[in-house]
Amino acid sequence: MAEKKPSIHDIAKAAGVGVGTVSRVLNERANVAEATRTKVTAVMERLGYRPTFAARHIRTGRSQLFGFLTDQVTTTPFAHDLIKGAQARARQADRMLLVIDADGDDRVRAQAVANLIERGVEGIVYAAMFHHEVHVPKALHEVPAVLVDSFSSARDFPSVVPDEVLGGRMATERLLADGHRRIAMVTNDFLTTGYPAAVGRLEGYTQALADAGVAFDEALVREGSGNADSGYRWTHDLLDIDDPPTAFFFGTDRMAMGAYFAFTERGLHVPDDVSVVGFDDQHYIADALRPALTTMALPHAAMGRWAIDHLLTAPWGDDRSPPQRRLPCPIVERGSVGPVRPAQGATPERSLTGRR
Amino acid sequence: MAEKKPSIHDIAKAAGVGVGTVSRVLNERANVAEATRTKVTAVMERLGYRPTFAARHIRTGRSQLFGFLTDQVTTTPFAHDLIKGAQARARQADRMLLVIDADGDDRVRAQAVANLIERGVEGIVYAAMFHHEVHVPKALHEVPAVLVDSFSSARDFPSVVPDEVLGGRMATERLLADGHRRIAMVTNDFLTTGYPAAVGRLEGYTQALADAGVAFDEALVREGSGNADSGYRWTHDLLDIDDPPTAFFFGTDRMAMGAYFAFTERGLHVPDDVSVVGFDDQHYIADALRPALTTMALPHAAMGRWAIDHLLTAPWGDDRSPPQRRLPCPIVERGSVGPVRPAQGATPERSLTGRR
DNA sequence: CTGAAAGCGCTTACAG
DNA sequence: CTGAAAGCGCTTACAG
Repeated sequence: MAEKKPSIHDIAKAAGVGVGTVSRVLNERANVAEATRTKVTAVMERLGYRPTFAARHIRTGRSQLFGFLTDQVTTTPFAHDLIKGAQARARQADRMLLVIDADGDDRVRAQAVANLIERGVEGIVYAAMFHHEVHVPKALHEVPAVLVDSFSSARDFPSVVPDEVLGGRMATERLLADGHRRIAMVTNDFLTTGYPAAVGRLEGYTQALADAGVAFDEALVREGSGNADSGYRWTHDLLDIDDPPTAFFFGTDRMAMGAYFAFTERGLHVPDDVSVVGFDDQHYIADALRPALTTMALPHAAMGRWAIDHLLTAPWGDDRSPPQRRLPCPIVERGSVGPVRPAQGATPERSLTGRR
Repeated sequence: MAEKKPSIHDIAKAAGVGVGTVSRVLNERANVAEATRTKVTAVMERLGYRPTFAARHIRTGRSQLFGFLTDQVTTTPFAHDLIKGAQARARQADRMLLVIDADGDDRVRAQAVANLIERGVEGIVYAAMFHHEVHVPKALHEVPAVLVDSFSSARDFPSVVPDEVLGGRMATERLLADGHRRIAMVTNDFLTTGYPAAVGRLEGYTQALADAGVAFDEALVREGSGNADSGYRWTHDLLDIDDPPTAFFFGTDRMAMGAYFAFTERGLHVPDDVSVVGFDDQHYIADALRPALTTMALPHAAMGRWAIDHLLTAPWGDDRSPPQRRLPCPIVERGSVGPVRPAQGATPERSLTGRR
């Protein structure tokens, strides 16, 4: 640890120039003689000079800092992808991220926003951990802000969310493409929650069916709760109906995981006997399943990137209708979807015996 | 967005006092008359005053900022717990975290450290995403730094890691406590990697057995790769040996998950027929399994907290042996461990029939 | 208890 | 192309 960080003055003195000149080479301005630049650069190197951003900030009024605020109670495996995406984009623009985890009540969140503003952030990304409507602290209006994986009822903030409907549609189309017509859908949450992920994915499923000319059959639809247990139970239930599904679309990978256990119990093999598409791309689950699960990826990194990207264009003036952006959920092909079999249902002769 | 942020001068003028006085009330110094304090506070409130940290930083030399550097190639579900723990502790001390994700080569990491220093951070936590030895950028020596979930070969940085040996021991003891004597262990990685998580957990297993007076039987030990497939295969393999295990200790939850599939195929029920303890507490997996998995939690939040806590005590002077701290991995009891059964092996009459 | 002044490390017109 | 000076928003002795 150096005795004392050299300042621009130390460099100026050592190089025999004025501080303004040092500042100019620091900022790579054109109007500096090549010889001077070389000399100053050499001195900076020799003295181990590093600029102090705080001074720059105070002088120019620009902190080159963005705030990243997370409001969540539970840990999700997605949080870090969001931060990674945002951080990567920020770095490209020489910005850095002040990250603050404000789980807790409104007071905590308001305080967090205030802290961020005191730190001089030039924008705040307010990130939810699942797609839902949020009530943001008032102070968020004092600085450019964008909502991620969330939106405000007044739509008074730019917002970026996954395109749930498109995701549901693509998942279903993937199954249709392989000839499936009896496709079950288990929503990732109760529809009464109104959550876009639950309502939207089902809507996409319905649209895809309609486009393909396949009649919607409510006997194939179940309201799940998102967890593995729910997937397990509904799978057994759906397998017991007349003309059972040959394919399943689950609103979460966790439910698909529960389904795999049900299939295993019944000796049904994926994808030979039954095809499955999940949602979320929780790769620790999707990759761990046998066969690995084909699923729809949530665009976390992309949302993080978009948020910073949009912040970079601030200030936006008094635009009364901030963009409400939906990003597609790309399909991640693994091994759980195959062509529909002419003969349907369980195949007893292959089940329960021996190992895979 | 306000026209222009009021400064300490605006407050001083509006309150009819000097800027020094405003500064004093801002910093809650004792030597301010109550009346003055009230007056100034009122004006600050009225004008919506917010201090500018950058100015404070430049004047006092203290940024109240820590850097949080992550080096990782792959996403892990743990990253965010680390950040959360660190951030929570930082907030208690009125510090904030500059988070930067420096996956990539050494140059990227060195640049990241330099950027953090330019921002004036008073310390850096360098966090790996799994327990291993790291080679840190030289510049890290310029500022107080602590290594998380990692260590340097020279042990020249404070370091905090999970106590793998103790974790392995506790997991095994949990199984011993329920009467199990034939306990299989599948390591979470190949021992040739030398990774503490692989070597240490096995060591803990060995110790626990020795303490309990149970002879170590190498027929019960397998080198796994950590993923579900590995757990699935070794489970079938171990179940086929003479005098098969009644309990399994897996070095990862993912392997335990693979094992559950093997058990299901064989009609073995957890924990009635076989007991299981995992490692990592990946709760999206551990909670999703039926029954939910008893496992050892990695102390991510605690490591993050410890790191900031230690940074708060810097500078440390020229201490030649920085602390190398090991934190315990608490057991998370769910439902996968039960008493050993007198009669061992599969119970055909209960297997493969009906649903759970 | 309080005001005026200096100064932290920069950047930015302003002259030359 | 370059130097001297002012000033960003604070804090901190120094006088009183």
